[in-house]
Amino acid sequence: MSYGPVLDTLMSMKIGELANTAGVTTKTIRYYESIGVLDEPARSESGYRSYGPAAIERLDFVKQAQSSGLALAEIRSILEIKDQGGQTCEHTTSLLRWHLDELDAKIVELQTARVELQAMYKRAGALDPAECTDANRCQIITAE
Amino acid sequence: MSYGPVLDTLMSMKIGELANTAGVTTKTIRYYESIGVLDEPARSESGYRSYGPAAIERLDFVKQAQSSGLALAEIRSILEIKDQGGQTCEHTTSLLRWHLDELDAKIVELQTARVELQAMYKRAGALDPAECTDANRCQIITAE
DNA sequence: CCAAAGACTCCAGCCGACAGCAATGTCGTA
DNA sequence: TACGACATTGCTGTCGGCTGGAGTCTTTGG
Repeated sequence: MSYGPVLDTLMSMKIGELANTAGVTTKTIRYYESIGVLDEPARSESGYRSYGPAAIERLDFVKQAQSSGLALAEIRSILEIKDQGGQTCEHTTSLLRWHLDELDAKIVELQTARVELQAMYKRAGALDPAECTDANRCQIITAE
Repeated sequence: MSYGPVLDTLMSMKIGELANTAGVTTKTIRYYESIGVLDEPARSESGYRSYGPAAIERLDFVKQAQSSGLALAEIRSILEIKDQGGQTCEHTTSLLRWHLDELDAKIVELQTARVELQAMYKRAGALDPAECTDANRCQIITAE
């Protein structure tokens, strides 16, 4: 992972450069660090965070996992296993299985809601506005 | 809507009874009132909220609309039109149309995430744990 | 007649993933 | 050497839909 002292220095980035490269904000990076998704980086003499190329990969990983619907806490728990050199992927797979089930449940939920909503919408198109009188029940939403 | 003074008194409820009947908490009722989803009810001499049967229907309506995925702010805007005796359902239909589109977008998003996640999961089953070495990339999530 | 239950108001906190702002320090360039 | 751009920490605010608690008053039952 190391490229030697010279290259390490050459390739080290401050937080802004990392942010630009990875396509996030510096706020995000500090936030990730605060919740343990990113490790605390080395610091320059003046206290600036100093990142190597690995940080870009790590952020890419986080973004990809996030876009797959994983929460930051879940991502962190995966990375913790990795960082401890965990030999098995059991944790990750069970996490994925669990999340897959969660996702399926949510999709079903939304599809059910969609059916409801679609029914409302169709009723709305067929309704006579003059019948829209009850202050507490909306004919569109509440079927007769 | 009125049942006469006697029945009105007989059928009036305090907040706890309404909450039990409608299957929500008193906290929720006060919250709904605070954000304008429920009107401010009449008060007893001692300042207790006093509800008629219409409040139950209103809460049922809110629950049903909610279960269809409408946010409280949207529900409120529908009810506002109703309360003002709005003659058209245009607002409601456009709201529904908009929400339907939102819902569709979300479903697509989740399904896309599901495909990603499913791919990860399959990779996880096929992987040799011994290859799980890179501290920053998880082979399960990041395809080679 | 007194205690418990329930009602009142108002303020705080929670979850998630940041964004915004303040006050201060440091670096690169002209 | 001065200026602006960037860095630091720390605190608050956002959205949605509530929930919890403190402190006080009213109603109800034994």
